[in-house]
Amino acid sequence: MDLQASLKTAIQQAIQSLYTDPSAAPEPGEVLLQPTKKEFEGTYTYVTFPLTKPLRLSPVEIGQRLGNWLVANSPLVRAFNVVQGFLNISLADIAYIQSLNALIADGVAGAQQPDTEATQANRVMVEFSSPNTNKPLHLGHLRNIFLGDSVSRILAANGYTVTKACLVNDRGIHICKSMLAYQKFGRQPNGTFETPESAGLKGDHLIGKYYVLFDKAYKAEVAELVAGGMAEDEAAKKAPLMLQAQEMLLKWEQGDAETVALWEQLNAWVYAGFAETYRKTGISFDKTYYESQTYLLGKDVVEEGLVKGIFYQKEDKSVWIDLTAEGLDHKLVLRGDGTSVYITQDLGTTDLKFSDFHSNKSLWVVGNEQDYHFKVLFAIMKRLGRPYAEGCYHLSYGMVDLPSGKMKSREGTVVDADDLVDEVAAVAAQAAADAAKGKLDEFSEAEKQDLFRLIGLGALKYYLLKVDPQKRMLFNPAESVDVHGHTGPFIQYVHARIRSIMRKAEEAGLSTSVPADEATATADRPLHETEQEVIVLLGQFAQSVANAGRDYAPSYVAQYVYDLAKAYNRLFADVSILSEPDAAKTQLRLSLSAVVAETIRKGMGLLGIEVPEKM
RNA sequence: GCAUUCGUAGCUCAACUGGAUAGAGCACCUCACUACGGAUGAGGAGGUUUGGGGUUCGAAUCCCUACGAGUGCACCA
Repeated sequence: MDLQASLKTAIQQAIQSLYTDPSAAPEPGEVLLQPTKKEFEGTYTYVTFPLTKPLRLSPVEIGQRLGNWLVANSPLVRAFNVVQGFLNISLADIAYIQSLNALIADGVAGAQQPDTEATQANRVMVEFSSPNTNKPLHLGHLRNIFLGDSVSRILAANGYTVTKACLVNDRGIHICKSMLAYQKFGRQPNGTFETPESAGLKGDHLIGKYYVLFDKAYKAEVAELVAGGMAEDEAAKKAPLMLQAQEMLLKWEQGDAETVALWEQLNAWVYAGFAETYRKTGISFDKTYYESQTYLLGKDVVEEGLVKGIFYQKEDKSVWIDLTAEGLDHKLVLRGDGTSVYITQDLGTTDLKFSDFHSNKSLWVVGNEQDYHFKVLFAIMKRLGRPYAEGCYHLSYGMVDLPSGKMKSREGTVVDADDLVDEVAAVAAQAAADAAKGKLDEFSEAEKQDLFRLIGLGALKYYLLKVDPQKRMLFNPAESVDVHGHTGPFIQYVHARIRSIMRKAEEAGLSTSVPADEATATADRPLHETEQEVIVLLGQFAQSVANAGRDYAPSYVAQYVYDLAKAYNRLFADVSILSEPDAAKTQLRLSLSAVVAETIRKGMGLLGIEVPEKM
């Protein structure tokens, strides 16, 4: 049992001793502890105010009695003080040592090991990325992807079997636009059509180029029509390029061989481009759904809803659902001509996803502009009596803004994902040139490039993940690649620093993972304050991971790992490890350091960030 | 207009979900063991938590309200 849990049990027993009817006392799980504020003496604080009513005692009186009971009865508690309703508890060194030893015995810093049987029963699908195949990935996608990837890892660490899924938006009018532009403008002077090879572009960038070309040419057409006296909205509908794109969509839906062949060719290039971006950023998926294969689904769900009387039909045959009871509106679920709308597809794909993997939970990592859509989707699923409806969750996140304002693809202000990843690696290389001194001398050029990418990605991922997903965030290019302060590279650096000491210790024949001798916890050999602090933090890792899983919040883990790294750096400045004369202290600090390094590695791993041995 | 999310130091973000004198980083100013890895550590300055009410032992957090910002309110996806 970890330190906090043991202490809570002790406090609960103390509380029980104050009750005449012990069964009326709170459960150990209800005992809330908080870290003692710096300006007070103590490690943990228990707030006594809530007990004043049932016990009919003053907060101070309760604190005094609890404190006395704990000092008398719990070997964990060395001393206490009471300030108003706050009982500040000072732990005995033996408590820290036992806590550390428990972590060492666990193999590593206590993120719970998934129990296989439960894991099988806890299946969750996390859908993220969900790109369109008409343009390359950009900064907004990166926030989405890193979030989805990290949440997947965090859920896995909490005992879930996770399926990472991607739903590719590979069809529709916008895809036809880039296809049309390619057909019209893609022919080179030598008569052949442009390819990624001939253009020297990644496939997704090549297609993105044609999507932009379409938009330009289309706008020119609209302007011309308007100049000829047509109203703007009419011109937007009647521009030849738009009509041709619609015609192309119709052909695609009819399975026209030539159109389908073009579509397949262009999409194949885009997928190759995406694959490259995913590879560079360390992202993978277990399952990919293609909208071209799912967009017709959902009509039978609409039929089912009609039969059950959950949906209703208007005179024009369109199908609706009345969600006013849920505080939502009337929502169209099928057009009058029998064709699907966005939500029709999602009704179908949601069923499909659950039947494919028998998940009991499903997450959609999708931007907050679709909050309403998902409220409606989940409400419908509930009305339809889907048993999994309760397990549906929209992990909503805010937009990423630039210092210059919003990203607008039409205005060319989007930050391209590939460019960004290359750039952060370049900046990391520069930082290494400034700071790494001779540490990387024995690295080959390829190893260096890998390291710089690892650090650059560490900076970028950490920068995007440390912020609460719900909030829109500002992307400051200079800060995103910073290696100082509250950043990924700072944490990576602490890891490299510890590993360096570990190597030296091993060369000197010292072990780095033996439990500390409990006998060393004596009054004449007190633990240093920062040692206590680091041990307390280590004990909170598992809870932090659990909370992050509960709230789907990688930012908790990001904050935790930073706090740990920072506390360790303080320890490092305060005490000596290898040059400490007391061998028992050296041993304790080595073991402590090893657990810290491992916890940092694990924690960063949950963010999808690797940590280096040297940097 | 209706719905919804957000508003915390000059800037970017925290605050264990209602607890003490609201914490970090960046930027600015000091300082540090001849550096077990200085991509470091310590300190200073910086706040009426957008304004105003309310709930209670106690509010950045919950409720109401005003203001400001984002997003959604298509038979687009």
